[in-house]
Amino acid sequence: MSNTQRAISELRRLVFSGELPAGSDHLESELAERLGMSRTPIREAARTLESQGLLELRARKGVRILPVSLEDMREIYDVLTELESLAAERAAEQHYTGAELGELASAITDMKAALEVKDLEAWADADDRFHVELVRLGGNSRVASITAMMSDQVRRARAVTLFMRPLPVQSNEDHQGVYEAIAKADPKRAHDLHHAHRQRARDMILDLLERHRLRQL
Amino acid sequence: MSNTQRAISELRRLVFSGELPAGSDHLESELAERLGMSRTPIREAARTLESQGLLELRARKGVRILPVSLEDMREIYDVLTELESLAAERAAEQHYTGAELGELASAITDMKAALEVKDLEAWADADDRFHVELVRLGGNSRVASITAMMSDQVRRARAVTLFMRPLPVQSNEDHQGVYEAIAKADPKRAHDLHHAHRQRARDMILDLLERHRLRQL
DNA sequence: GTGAAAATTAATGCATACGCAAAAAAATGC
DNA sequence: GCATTTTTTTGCGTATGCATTAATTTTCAC
Repeated sequence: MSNTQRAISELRRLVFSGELPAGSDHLESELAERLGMSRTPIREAARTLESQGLLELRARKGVRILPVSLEDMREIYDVLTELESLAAERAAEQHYTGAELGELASAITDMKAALEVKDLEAWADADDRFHVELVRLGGNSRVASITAMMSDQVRRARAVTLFMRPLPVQSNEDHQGVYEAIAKADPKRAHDLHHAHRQRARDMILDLLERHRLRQL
Repeated sequence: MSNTQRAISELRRLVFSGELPAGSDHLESELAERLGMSRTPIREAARTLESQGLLELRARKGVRILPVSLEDMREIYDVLTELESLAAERAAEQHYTGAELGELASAITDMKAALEVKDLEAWADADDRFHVELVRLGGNSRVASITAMMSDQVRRARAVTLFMRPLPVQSNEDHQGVYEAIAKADPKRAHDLHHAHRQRARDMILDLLERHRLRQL
């Protein structure tokens, strides 16, 4: 694995874990030393992550970890809503067999189990798996990579809202409905159910952040 | 302007003009010499363009200009359909004044004029302006940059299909309808009209390419 | 003491050099 | 003549150094 690759995944990890907090600036040379390599692979990695919307390269100021504003969240959830709903619709058009929907079903099972023991981290992980698998089943690689990018951008926010929100009971019912619509090969229903699901989640989270005056993450 | 910036716009131009044809490979050192700079800014530019889906960096093979397959076109038009329809919907929610919709109206006027004198290049330019302005009015910067990226990826294909397709009379009517729905602040109608418009264009182009056995561009 | 101008510092942008791994070419054995 | 091994070549990945330029500090005039 190349140093540039390592720099990409390492920097991602540092951003997601909060070791490089939103809004902070870091010199290329600092990061290079921190990751034990020269500036070159750091610069290449930074350019990649910049185009993925995680950070920004500013001349003489180093790389800035991009904060996510309320407005950003609105934009991102809107994109996620549309593209994932498209994926659900397309998935339902494929007439997948039960076996092919196994991963989706297992993600739902895990969410239910996590919810019963109130393990929110485990629930969030399974929720992630559900959404990743859904867009995979949708069969559009561009939808998959765009939604992955958008999810990355709000990953920090989720860590905050996860413990502020009510137990995601409604979410679980939504997922079940989307799954059944896909299994029954009902594209319109799959689309509309997922659309409503994402819209609800969006409104709930934006409302939550607004009420807690968290305008930046 | 930095050499990296120049490399980005120059490489884009070379790709769009066909001077670097789809599927061709080019050594970093060749491109560096061609653009009169060292490999470093070429590599940085290539990484940026890679994340925009225009080319691919392959070890020891240089950069490969990515061809666009029929399947790619399907994916791209699907994404464009959903995100632009969202933009139309959101634009209609803003209650824009006539003045604020001026650029959109002017794009439509230009398309009509171009159509009457059968100037397809001028029509395509105005059509571009319409779609760019539409997503701008939608107010979601991520939708704007994603649709711009997707449009870039099919730009080569459009040059081919433009002169194969029937005169875009239907398209012009569609645009008019979307414009009116936005002016009348009817989000659902704006969404549905634009969705149908894009879907029609998609089916027409895919059909055209398939009948002409153009499976790669 | 204040403001402008000059000097200094510092970090990027880029050119360049080199090692290494992979591909191509050549040599060798059968 | 073909396959296999060895040699050579080639091009990328990365480190390094320097020039450029923006930011900062210092100096100096008023």
